[in-house]
Amino acid sequence: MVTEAQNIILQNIARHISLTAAEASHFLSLLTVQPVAKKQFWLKEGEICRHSAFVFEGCLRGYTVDVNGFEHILQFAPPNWWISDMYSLLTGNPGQLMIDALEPTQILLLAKTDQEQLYKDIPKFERFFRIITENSLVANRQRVIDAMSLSARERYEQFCQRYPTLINSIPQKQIAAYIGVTPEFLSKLRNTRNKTKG
Amino acid sequence: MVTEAQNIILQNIARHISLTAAEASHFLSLLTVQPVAKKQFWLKEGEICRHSAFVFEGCLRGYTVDVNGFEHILQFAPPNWWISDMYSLLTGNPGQLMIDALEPTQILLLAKTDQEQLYKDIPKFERFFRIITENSLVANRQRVIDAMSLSARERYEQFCQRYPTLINSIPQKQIAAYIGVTPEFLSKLRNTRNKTKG
DNA sequence: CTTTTTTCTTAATCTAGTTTATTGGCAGAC
DNA sequence: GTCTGCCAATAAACTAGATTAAGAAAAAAG
Repeated sequence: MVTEAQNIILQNIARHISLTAAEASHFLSLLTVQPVAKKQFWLKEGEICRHSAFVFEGCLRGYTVDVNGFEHILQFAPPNWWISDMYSLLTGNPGQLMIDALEPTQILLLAKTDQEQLYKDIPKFERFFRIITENSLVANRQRVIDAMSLSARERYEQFCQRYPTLINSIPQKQIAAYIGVTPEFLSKLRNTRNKTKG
Repeated sequence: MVTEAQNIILQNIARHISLTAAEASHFLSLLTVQPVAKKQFWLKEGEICRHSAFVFEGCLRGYTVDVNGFEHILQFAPPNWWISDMYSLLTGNPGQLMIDALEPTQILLLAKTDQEQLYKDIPKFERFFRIITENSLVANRQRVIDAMSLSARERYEQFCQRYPTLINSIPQKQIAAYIGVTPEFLSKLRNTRNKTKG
């Protein structure tokens, strides 16, 4: 029997590769479900990341904390998104990423060791993860460009266009920590939206 | 007969996968050499990127130009680096990246269509490009983190540590355009290096 | 419903980094 | 030679966004 969560991840994968019933079944057998309560951490700075996580309910956030204690959000992971500390996952070194839940969340875990074996057993997965990594890279490059060439107001407008569903479902301070301004300044931006003199 | 350029790219690939002689030979047959003169463009904003480029001599730079005409450098590509406008390459849409040569440069080109066929003929290449894309993603994420959490001086120091060979071989204005400050401010930074009063 | 905590807003002051302009050095072109 | 373009350095005026502080509003907890 296939659960709702399993259905969601199979559809996610079907966007790039097609699996036989046996392959799908084998893949599902490698996954474990894990709930993450609101504000609870899935990963902390200094820990070694040994899994890729697929969110099928709720929302996670990945962020770093700088020397002054300020949080900088790298990624939101609403349903259908993969998240991990890829640096730590690849190198086996302690990572600097904190990952916690903005709301009650459910994830599916794939261990790195199982993922590597999966590449050997079903090479199609090599393709799948290549493609989602490529997409992720494109998005990240765009973010570097935006950070360097757009003003705070423009970055906020970009965010609104790109993540329309998140705008009303997460606190503004989280958006501020994503676009790289203080919550105070974001508030000012929102209340002077293109204030043309008059 | 195998040229010097072909040797360099085969070694680059051997860092992640091993090829048989026949596979290596087939792969090499897909590549074409192209010289890029100093200041000459390999790719311009608005063009569609149809190749991945591997630099084996010289140095390329990939950058965007914002609405005010300022350049923002995303990537330097010294020998042994791959470069392309991945957004354009993946989607087939016109890209926003400009890629030109900082010095006389030689590259090997792999057409997108050949690359896709290569994935089918020799699945190991799926693995190779997955791995270098992963590494590239990790580096790009670190750059987002640095842009958000470090001061201009710290970003400059990071750059010095990370690209020690580039510091004395490229103009300072290029470094400024990479770390995201004006050349004037970079000059000020360099001449007040940790000026502890005294 | 009341209390506590978190989130949002407003406003005054402050600063890292920009803008604009001027200088001198140096390399290649004529 | 000297003319021209490019690069680095310096300085003063300027601005986007941070900091600080305080109160209002909303959400969560009890």
